Amino acid sequence: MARRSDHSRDEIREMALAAAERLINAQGYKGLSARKVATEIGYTVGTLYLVFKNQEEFILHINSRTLDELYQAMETTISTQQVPGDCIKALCRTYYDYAAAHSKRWLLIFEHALPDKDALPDWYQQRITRGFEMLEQVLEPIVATHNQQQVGKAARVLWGSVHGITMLAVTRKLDVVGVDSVYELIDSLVENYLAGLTR
Amino acid sequence: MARRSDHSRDEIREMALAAAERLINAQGYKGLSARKVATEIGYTVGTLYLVFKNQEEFILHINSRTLDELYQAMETTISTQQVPGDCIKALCRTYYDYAAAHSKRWLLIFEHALPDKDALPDWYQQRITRGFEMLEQVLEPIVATHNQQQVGKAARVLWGSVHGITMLAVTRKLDVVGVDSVYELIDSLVENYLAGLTR
DNA sequence: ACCTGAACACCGTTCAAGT
DNA sequence: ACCTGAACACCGTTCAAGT
Repeated sequence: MARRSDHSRDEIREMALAAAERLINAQGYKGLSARKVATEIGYTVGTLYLVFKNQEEFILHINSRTLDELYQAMETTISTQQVPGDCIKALCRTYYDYAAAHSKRWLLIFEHALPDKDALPDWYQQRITRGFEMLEQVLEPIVATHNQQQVGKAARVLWGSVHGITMLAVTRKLDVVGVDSVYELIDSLVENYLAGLTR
Repeated sequence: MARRSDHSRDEIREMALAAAERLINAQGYKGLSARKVATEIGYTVGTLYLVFKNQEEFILHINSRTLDELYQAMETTISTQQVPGDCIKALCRTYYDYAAAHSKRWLLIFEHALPDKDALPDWYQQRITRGFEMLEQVLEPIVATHNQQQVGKAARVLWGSVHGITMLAVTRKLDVVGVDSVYELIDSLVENYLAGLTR
């Protein structure tokens, strides 16, 4: 063995990420291990460390792809909405829908708080910022003020809130049953928060 | 060795939990391992499996103690508040304050979604319910309706929302800096949501 | 140059054997 | 009866050695 060049560096990365996603979908993040991924793609563990720095960087790339999918789902929602007033509600439901449909991978994004001092890499941070910007754009015509500070604040409150309701719902800590109940909570949040904001 | 009886079963449990909390506070949940805990308390790994079923049950007990501490902090906040209108806001800030002050242990509560079918044990579920009940009691005099369904819904929305904002703030995903900024977000949520609810 | 294979230092969990 | 010590089946990570 050794020296195969069956695949380019990028192909190996892609294969590894795809295999990891299958493993996580099937068994949650505990089902993920470098050795399992290596076996799945027909290489040795060592090879993974040739294309990824370590497990943390590997997971960061998995999460990045999940964020891209989520972002796309939300873009689709925005583009198919006509009434701007309904747009935020639809967007928040999409967030929950995506999280519920891909719970294992969605949870992985939040399951590993990074070591204290390590800042997130820029390319990753940008994927978070991008989400805020989308929400701000949708909020702008709705909130009374055009003050960017106020819009930014409203976006953070809304995203954080929907995120929290979604998180507790997905991990079954809300004591509610069924999708409709979660929709009710999200709708209640959006309606009343915006009503208060534009009062 | 073998057969020491230096400590009762309960004493060993207590020592193990205390040691685990120290390890988590110091190095996060990755710093926690059965072997480290055993070494810290002067016993062998095997002994831990005499007093806890497995790691999952062990962590459940750690989390249970964290929830108790959080609950106590919130009780204290309630009992020192006079104006009922300010109570909810103070309560929500206490939630964030506790999470920020004991972030490693607080995060552990949410870091491990349990295996799909495993329901949480009753004694643990009750610690969650207890939190809802506290919030409902404080909400009751404020929201317009006394309809228990509506109060329960408002409690879930508020808890989920504050939880989400807190989570994103603690894991530094909110793009804000300083405690005051987080307070602003929480206050904005509570004020506007309640304003909408009582409109 | 590319990849392997084996090593190192760790894990969770079990259980025969010692006192 | 209580606890140990060693085993088993896994980990993440590294790196000399093979082709």
